[in-house]
Amino acid sequence: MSSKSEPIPGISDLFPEETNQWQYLEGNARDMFSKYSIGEIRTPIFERTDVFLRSIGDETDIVQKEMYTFKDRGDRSLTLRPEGTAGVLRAIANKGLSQGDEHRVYYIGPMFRGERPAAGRKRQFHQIGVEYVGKVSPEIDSECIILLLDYLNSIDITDTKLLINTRGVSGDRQQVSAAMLDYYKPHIDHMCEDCQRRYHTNIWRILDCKNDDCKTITNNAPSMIDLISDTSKTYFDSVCDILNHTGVQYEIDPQLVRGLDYYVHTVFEVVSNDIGAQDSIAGGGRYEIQPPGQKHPLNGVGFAMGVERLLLARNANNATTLEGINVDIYIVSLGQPALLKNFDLASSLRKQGFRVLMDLEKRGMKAQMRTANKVNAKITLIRGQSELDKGIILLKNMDDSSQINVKIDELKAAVEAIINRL
RNA sequence: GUGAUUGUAGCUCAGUUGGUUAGAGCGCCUGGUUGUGGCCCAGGAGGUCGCGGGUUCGAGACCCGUCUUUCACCCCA
Repeated sequence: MSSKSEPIPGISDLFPEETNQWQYLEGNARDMFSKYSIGEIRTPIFERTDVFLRSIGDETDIVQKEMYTFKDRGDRSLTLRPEGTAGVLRAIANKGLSQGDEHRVYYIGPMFRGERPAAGRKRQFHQIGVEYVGKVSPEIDSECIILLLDYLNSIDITDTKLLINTRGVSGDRQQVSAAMLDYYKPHIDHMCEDCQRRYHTNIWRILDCKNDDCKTITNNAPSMIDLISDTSKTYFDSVCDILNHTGVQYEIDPQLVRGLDYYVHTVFEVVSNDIGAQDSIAGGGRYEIQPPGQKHPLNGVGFAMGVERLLLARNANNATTLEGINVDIYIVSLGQPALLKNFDLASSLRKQGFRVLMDLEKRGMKAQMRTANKVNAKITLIRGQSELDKGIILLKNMDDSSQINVKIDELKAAVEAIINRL
């Protein structure tokens, strides 16, 4: 409820009903990635601030207004990671990657951005991401996209659209920017405040402005594909060819530029209509990042998916519901001697692989039975003094209410007979 | 950061033009005769009405502030 025990805004606690679903998404991701021979990397939650400044770009919104930055006791500026790629690349550069070699890794974990929370947007949110680092080719970009779709498919997220575009190589930047500045110059006074600012700070971002007037102007802007160099164009064409060949449905969105400066060549995004205003559930592209202290930039391609948004999309798609934590056997104890014996019984049943819950409160029979029913136990085992005396145990099938006496050494077979039938 | 919106029992919510001991449903606990669940019945526990000020004889209701929720903008996953 509303009080001091609430977490600060935009972050939330997850209880078993939810972690259950998270584990399903994460487990599927691990399985899928292993099929592509991609292993997990775990990098720190926080890094020196310049790790992010350098790679994400200091004109980006993330760097300008969304990072959680603080000083440590050594007066170093540190930042809670706002995304995964910069840290992963820093780690790979630090470990060393010999020329012509490639690292393929995935990561799963929390990211932090100081934004106002809304549907599908948290201040601590979680991403599952993949990076192919070290080599450059349209084939690699394509496999990366195929992997992403393969995964989404495996978790029943199918009602989505893949958008792709290219930003050309970094060498194209100058001429593209020049052409755009040229084009917008006569219009800029009629555009929104944000675009007027972007005109000077980051002209590319004008392309995905949502303002209607700006959109109209942008619609007639020279297309990225016409501005980039021939080699960039050929590269992008190859990506499209491979996607066509493999039957991947996509849409080229000339306005898709994405908000991080490190992207080059292919950029892509998977969007969904039914998760609120934040429609992007995954995004990524090819990048060129030079971590602090490195002489040369590293090339890679990758994507990140927002776990919270995947969940929204899954629920909107009426994906298969998941089983919660179930109880196979509930043990009812009547009297202290029986309770003591039942501790042993519970542990031996657990060793046999059953999910066992027992009453530890010495309550009345009725109360214990009510709990057995509430937790949806398949079987209830009842043992009190008279069962102890006779060396038996009562086994009740909660499904049909039938009840039998069994000897301890026949218990396993009797329990299995019921559980296997259900 | 801007705009709107929310805050009453564990949960979902009522609470009339400000007026006595703040309610319901669900959930929880205990019973409904010896040691047996679900349905039903009875009883019970549980609330500084987000927090702080103010107006008033009197405030859960009105005013101000603050925090929080949700949503949109911005931007991104």
